[in-house]
Amino acid sequence: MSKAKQPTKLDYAILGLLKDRAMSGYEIRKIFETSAMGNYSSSPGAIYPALKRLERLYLVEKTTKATSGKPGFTMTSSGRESLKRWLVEPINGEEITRRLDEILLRFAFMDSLIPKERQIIFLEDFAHHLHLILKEMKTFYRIHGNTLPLNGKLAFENGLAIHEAHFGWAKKALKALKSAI
Amino acid sequence: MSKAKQPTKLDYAILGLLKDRAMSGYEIRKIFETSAMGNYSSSPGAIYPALKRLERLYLVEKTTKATSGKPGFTMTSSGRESLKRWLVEPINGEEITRRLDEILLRFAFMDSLIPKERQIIFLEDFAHHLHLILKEMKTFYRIHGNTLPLNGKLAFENGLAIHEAHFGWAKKALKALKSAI
DNA sequence: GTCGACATGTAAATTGTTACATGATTTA
DNA sequence: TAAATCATGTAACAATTTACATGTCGAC
Repeated sequence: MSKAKQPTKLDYAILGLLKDRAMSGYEIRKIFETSAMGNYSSSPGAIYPALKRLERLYLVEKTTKATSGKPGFTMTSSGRESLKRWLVEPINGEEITRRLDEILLRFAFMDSLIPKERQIIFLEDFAHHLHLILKEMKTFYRIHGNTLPLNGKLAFENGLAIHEAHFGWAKKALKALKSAI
Repeated sequence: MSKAKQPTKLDYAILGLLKDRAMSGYEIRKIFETSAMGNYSSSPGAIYPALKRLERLYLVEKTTKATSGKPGFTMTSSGRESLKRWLVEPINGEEITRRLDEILLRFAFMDSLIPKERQIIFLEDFAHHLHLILKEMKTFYRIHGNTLPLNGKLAFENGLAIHEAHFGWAKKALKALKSAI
């Protein structure tokens, strides 16, 4: 009886990278190292064990020199399904306050995998949650803003500005998506 | 020969909470749970061991009912020094792309501990790094923007918008700090 | 022929997650 | 008095960091 474990966030991030083409462990590491791509680790001690996990779950396969040009990892069809399920998982408020970057990564990976209509629902949901959070934050700010020490107040204003920026982006992205259908 | 370990980020976040008043482990947990405060864990399995670490490093002390009203943890003077050193650690570009929230947390904790002049240097440094990153991103966008798939392009635009928002905030915060000297 | 980048991996120690256990105190 | 919240902790497990080991390949 093997326990059917869930892939980790890092596992999904790797899976997302493999959605279009095969990649070697080293190539994956370099991408995590150079591009922002969330805050996932690029250390060999994280990537190589993660690839082993994904192999054990039959979500990726190692391709040898024989099968294709260079050896590397490919996503299996069950890997693709698993990734798609992760991509469309409903957004909750907690995820927005704590793991905003994960939401953006999910959106970035959606393009060829999730129908545009579904992507629009995702973004609308994102915008909706942001709207609620912004309302709460503004109420808090109106009531307690002036009792905070200067740095606390400024840090809070930063939070407000960032959430506003996300909200503005979401509206713009929705327009772009809708006109691309 | 005991190894002189460094406190973890979570340790510093806890230390920062204790800068003004004593708090119990439970109280600390609730703050991490409810306020955004970076993305630090509020689980008992993280907080209580962290407090033990901080005690072992002589950075916090447990106060009993006898010494003060309620039992809880206080920062020692060596804890205060350690916190201050962390607060003013130089910012590097890597920290901005990967741990922006930590920079904001450091700024929020600075108020009563770090002289305003030093805080201004910190923010100017922050703005400077953001400026460089924004320049790079815009160059990349000009050259490669149209070759990206739609979602990739939009996700990149999100990154641009967020960094712009931070930059704008930093300039505003600088003004507020300067006029508060 | 050496230096740096490519490429993959492992081991130990540390940290954090999940789930449980325990008991006090408050509130409906 | 039952339920919820306060309050502290531990144990098993999972994951990551840090540091090391090893070997290839191209450039200079």
